[in-house]
Amino acid sequence: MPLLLLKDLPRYECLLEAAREFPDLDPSAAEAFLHLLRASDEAYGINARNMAAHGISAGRFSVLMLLWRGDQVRSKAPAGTMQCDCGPRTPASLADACGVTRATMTGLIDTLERDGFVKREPDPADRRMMSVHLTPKAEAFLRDYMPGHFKIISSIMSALTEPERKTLVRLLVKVQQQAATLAGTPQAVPN
Amino acid sequence: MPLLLLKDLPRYECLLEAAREFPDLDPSAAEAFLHLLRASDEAYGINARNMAAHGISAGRFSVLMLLWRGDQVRSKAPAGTMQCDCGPRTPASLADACGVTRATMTGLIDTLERDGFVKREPDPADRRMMSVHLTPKAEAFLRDYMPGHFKIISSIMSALTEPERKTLVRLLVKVQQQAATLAGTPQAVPN
DNA sequence: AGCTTATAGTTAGGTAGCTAACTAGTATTG
DNA sequence: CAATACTAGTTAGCTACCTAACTATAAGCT
Repeated sequence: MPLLLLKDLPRYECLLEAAREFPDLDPSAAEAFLHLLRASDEAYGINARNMAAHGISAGRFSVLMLLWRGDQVRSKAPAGTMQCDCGPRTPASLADACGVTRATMTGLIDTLERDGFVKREPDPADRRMMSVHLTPKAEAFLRDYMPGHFKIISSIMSALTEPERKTLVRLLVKVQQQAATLAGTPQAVPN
Repeated sequence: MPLLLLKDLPRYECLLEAAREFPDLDPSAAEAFLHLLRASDEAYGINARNMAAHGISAGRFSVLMLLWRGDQVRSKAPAGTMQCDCGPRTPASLADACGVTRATMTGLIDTLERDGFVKREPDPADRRMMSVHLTPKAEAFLRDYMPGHFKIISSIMSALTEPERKTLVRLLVKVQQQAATLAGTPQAVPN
């Protein structure tokens, strides 16, 4: 939960007033921006508290999901068709998929390994590399955890009807793409 | 920038497929949720990088804004009408307004004071209390920083038309209120 | 008054991010 | 084939958040 946010957002009239002093302030843009961050923060917080109650964090959850997805793809693939890459396994590729640095991933894997969720194994081919694997404990945890996780997300989004969700996604994609462009990292079009 | 997010969001078909395994997974809810966090994260990131380039963080910015707003209210108030509270001044009230703990606020004020943006002064009436004040350096900084800040926000939100912004805000308010209800802290209706 | 309770601020110790720098191993190349 | 450059992972040190515990002060209650 990254609180850059004031607990009470400024009211729209205050934005209008402030815009008199700062011509660069676009009240409707600022309003939308603040509400975006506020809503996201609130939704994120619900989830983060649930994760914390189960002893994991967002970063740890991401790693577990990536490894799990890879395992599932692997177990479903027909025998003999395994030369595809089945999701990230090394710290560097996990870091890349999670959007964190390798250093951060080292820390995440450290605590995940300490808590018995993953195991590091050296790569026989390249002695610089490690391979990270889920333990049975982690698989059991995920199988137990995910239903509640999905219930929470559904419950947050129950505020919106199906068409409202589509509209929201459409608007959010626009904002995200514009932001990605500004960040100088034009992402592939999502969905 | 709180990266709980995978860099590539799962495509909608993957959500549909996963929903077969997990009946609690509502694909459109998950899609909206992920896009909300992703868009917010991207927008937040633009801003955070700009702040970092100016040597401040989101938390520090919040504190500066709160103190500044208080100062402005104070300087505009007609003489003799100053018994109102003019915004938070003590670490505890700043912490409350920012939505962080007092301990966190101590840390923020520590570094702000170290960098010459604020000064702590003991309260003469209650010797437990401190009063935090902006320095002229901070005021100069804010006057210089804010126009660029507003420009960035406008530029992110330039992806949306005026009516789209209103729609986005309306949907986000619904989500935020629902989340706040789930968090057990039903907030006052914003705006 | 004197004990208890509450409050303001800080401190200590934890997690999760970051950057920068280091080690060890692999690749490239003159 | 030796010097160089790159890569994988880790380490160290930073910020910002958290909770829990501590100190000092103030307030409330017999």
